[in-house]
Amino acid sequence: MTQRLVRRTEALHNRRIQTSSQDTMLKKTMTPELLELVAERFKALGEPARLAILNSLRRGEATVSELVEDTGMGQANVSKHLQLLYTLRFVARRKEGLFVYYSLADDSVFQLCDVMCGRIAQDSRERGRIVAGR
Amino acid sequence: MTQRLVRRTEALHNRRIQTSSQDTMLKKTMTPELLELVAERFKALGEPARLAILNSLRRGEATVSELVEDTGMGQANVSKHLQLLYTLRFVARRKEGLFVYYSLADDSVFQLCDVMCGRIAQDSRERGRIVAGR
DNA sequence: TCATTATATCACTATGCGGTTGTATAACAA
DNA sequence: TTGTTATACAACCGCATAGTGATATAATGA
Repeated sequence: MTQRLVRRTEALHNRRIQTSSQDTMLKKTMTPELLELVAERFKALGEPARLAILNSLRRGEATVSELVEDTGMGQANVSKHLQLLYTLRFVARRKEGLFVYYSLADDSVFQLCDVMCGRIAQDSRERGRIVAGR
Repeated sequence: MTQRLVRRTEALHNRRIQTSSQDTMLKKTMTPELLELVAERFKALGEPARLAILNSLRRGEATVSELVEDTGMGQANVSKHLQLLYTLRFVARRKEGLFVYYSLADDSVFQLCDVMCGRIAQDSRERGRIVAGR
């Protein structure tokens, strides 16, 4: 087990770059409970249907019906997804008469998607390089 | 449908804060295909077992056996998770004799976890406030 | 050659969950 | 009151996948 730390130190002295961010991370403790909470939230975003709803909400707040129309999904389905997104505070809601207006709770979702999109772009670039042979 | 944009404009003139980040986001197009790619990656992180592996790799590169020991999971299970993480380029690997050394491909995972942890902290703060009655 | 060790893969089970249908609830209108 | 509409919820089905045990592959040493 200490073997790993030895290898890591060696790596630091070699060419492989270890970012300073990773070093700060090294200090943080990730308990199994926290991992569970984090995973729960990633899982919520790991579903195209829910990303589609969040994406639709970028245009502003919307009723369930509007989201049903936007996404082409069934009403019960959209409603269920919204419950989960609301429970995890990805969206906020207000009721007005018969309608319930949903909106994005904050923009952290897009910080997350930005990072992911960056990864995807980077991947395709690297794979393109491989295909190109250099 | 234009109703939503009207409501959004009204919201901008009211108290609800719309971040500038969200406005820039408004321009980006999220095709269903891209949503699928993003969701696939979020889904990969939406599993405590895989987060545990990534978390373990923060201490430096490790062999499969070491990760099995670290996480307490079965060998076949760890190996399978590593395949997925490697396919999506969350981890890198190099082979040396009988051993395969896995390491973090980059630190974007922790950017992502940071945002999520921030959300969790914020949530518990807000819920605490509610419990505290103010 | 054969044995051993580390990793990957296959086959299987069980569980979780996305989607759908039908229904309940709530708010409003007549 | 009754009817209508928007949303939430319950029950169900089917599929994806996490985990496990057995086996295959590959590298090393005797």
